[in-house]
Amino acid sequence: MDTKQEKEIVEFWEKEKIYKTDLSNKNLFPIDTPPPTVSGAMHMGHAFSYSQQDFIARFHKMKTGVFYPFGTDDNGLPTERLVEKINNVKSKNMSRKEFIELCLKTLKKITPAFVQDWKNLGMSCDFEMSYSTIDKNSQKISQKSFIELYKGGEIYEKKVTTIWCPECQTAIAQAELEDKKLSSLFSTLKFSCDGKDLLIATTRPELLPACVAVFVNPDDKRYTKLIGKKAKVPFFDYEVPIIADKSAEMEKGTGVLMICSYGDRFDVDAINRHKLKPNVILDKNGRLTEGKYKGMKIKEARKKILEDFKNMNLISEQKEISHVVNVHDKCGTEIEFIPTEQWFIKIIDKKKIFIEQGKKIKWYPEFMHKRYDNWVNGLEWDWSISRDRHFGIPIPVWKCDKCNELIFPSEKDLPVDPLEIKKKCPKCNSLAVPESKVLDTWATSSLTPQIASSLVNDKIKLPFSLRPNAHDIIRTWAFYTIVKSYLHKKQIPWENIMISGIVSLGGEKMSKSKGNVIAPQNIIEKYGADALRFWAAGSKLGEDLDYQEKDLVTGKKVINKLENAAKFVFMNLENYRGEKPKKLEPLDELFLSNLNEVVKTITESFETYEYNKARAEIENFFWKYFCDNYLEMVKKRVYQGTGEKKLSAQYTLYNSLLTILKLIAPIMPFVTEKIYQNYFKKNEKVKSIHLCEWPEFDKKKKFSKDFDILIEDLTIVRQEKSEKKLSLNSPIEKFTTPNHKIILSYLDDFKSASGAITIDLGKEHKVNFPKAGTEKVE
RNA sequence: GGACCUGUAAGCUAGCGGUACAACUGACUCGUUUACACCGAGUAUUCCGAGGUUCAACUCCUCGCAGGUCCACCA
Repeated sequence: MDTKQEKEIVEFWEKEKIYKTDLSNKNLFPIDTPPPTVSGAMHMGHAFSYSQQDFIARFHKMKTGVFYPFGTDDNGLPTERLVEKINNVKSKNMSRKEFIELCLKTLKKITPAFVQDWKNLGMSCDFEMSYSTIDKNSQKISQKSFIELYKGGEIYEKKVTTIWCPECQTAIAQAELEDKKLSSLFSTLKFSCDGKDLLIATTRPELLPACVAVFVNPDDKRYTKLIGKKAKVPFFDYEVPIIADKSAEMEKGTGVLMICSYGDRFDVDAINRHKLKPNVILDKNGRLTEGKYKGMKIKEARKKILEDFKNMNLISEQKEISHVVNVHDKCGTEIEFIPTEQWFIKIIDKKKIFIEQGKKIKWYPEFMHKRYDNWVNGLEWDWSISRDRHFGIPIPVWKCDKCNELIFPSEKDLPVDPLEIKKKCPKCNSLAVPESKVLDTWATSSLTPQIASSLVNDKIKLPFSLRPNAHDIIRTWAFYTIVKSYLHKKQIPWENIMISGIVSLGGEKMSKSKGNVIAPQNIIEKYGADALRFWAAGSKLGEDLDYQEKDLVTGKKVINKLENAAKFVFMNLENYRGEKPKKLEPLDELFLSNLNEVVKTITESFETYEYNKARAEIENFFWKYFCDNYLEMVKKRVYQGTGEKKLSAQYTLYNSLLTILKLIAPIMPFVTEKIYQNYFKKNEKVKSIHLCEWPEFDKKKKFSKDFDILIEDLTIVRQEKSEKKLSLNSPIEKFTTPNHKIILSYLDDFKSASGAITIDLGKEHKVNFPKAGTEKVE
């Protein structure tokens, strides 16, 4: 099995439409596949988590059938940047419509190569059933969602002070924030009160002209006398009130806190709480709008003002501190707080409901549910869904300046770009102003179940059976999807959610920014996708896995063993055409009953998302039971045997190998397909192993532990031989065992594998070699 | 600071209230059979620490130590 063969199999699947959705099947298991962002290529984390979801998908495909589409997320900043780069354009210089058209065109060109990685990994999605979050259909669904929610009173527009990214020049959501450790200058400035110095420490001196108040802790004896008085802002020369507020921590800085509009989120709260009048001095580009430093960018102004203060001796102390600031996760820029008009979806009033909705979903693993609860409980703001970006799905609304009327397009006209269409106000007939903002990308990707079901004319309804979700986007993708599903349909979007862990390298998360990434494409090239998938099945769902290249060897060995076992089996099945003997030999019966138990265990494991258990179980059964012991015991019977006894072995070999292949097919789709095509297809009618039905557990079959006893005794024989440094096929004169009675039931096969001539009953195991037996036997 | 997760052989991971047959990789010692040296057999080493519950704890509880993830902290 090599990479070339894997690629041929991918082509075979595609050509034969093995993964085509069968809509006539009423029991489909619908999966809300995560759409990866088209930028760069598939990384190890993808390979890991998509493999894991594919194990489950393939299992359900064989069991009942799946609805398993594939999408790409092309609606955010990464796509915008990529398209700009590829076409060497600036979106700002184009109309939004033009740019989106260019995106669609570019994506059409680059998406196939991008998606190929997922195909090469062996994903069993129906790739003909695919969407992009920026395509016309997604735009339509997203805009429709906006209109519906607005009309239902769940969306409002408001001028509020929100998180603003001066680099991307857009409002962003709480969920898009990231922490970044920075070192800053912590300067103690000389304010004054009653002619005396009042020292205040800050890292943001450029906001001094926006200072609206000074807080001291009411319990802080140093400053109680000052409460109610005015503090004079140095250099800018104006006065602000000194207010008692518990939020001022006595130990921090000088214990005096300056409140600016707006230095951080805390300032926003403080100003609202004390009904202070803000004086905003930052514009949307992050430049100062007033005074001596007008037009300067924040950092530039900060530097300049500190220089000036130094010269005027207004700084009493200065030190470097290391502190953590919020940055925009897309660009790493420190965020600001600026009052702007934005659209919001009401979520704060429904926190309890969302917790309830979360409880209705089964979380795998269970503890991930707590992360969801944690996030919902910690929410402080409504979901800001508008972005002041050029690229994205337009907010479908026009506003009449005169009568404040909002005008929405009718559903049949969707998708629309308001900037491209002139609308008149139905009340006053004056020209309405088109909304220029676009929707947050999550406002669209939170609709993936609806987008997916639209691909089949809504024949697949919510809730879906499964959402595979990365752990770090529980707070965004999972949460927002639950929100939208509730707001639109008052229901949960899916019954189950499975959450994968992360891939680490030497204990650290593999990530581009840390530079410790390993390309899965190279691993597939070297070891094959099956080996990579086998590796990904090696840890529990939700657990992190430390990557080591040598672990790929394990999977590679299993692939090899499977191929060799198949080769051996079919070497002895030359004239076998699937016939069943009248009566099975006891050993064959016994082995099949053991296999039946394995079918049960593995089925249950996949049903509960414990693919790792399934992997361990099937690997162990195949290797230890089938290869090392069953094959060893029946070898001579198929080589030299005749008639019914031989036929019984052939029947058992054929059927147990086929069952084993099916059980391992969800994890290793390539090698199982190859073996199936090479050996089984001519007898079985089904054209791919992945279209075969999942093996059924037969309740009537009696399970017996005898096989374990046979293994136990064989092991003792082997141990003895090993200790005596004899070859494993050397004969034994007499084997004494307490399991005498059981062995007798399978006598010939046991003798064949052990080399024993007679079997005796005895309290303890004993192996008697022929007289010359201490020597090596010719 | 809060929430959650993790701590098992040299390494990566399972597992379970009743001796870890621990599995796999690696090491070492043997063997090699009409599928397989990407093979077979064997050997060695072990449940982070301290308490508690229990007849019995690697497993449950508490505390501690260490690592991780997400959130908060941003004067």
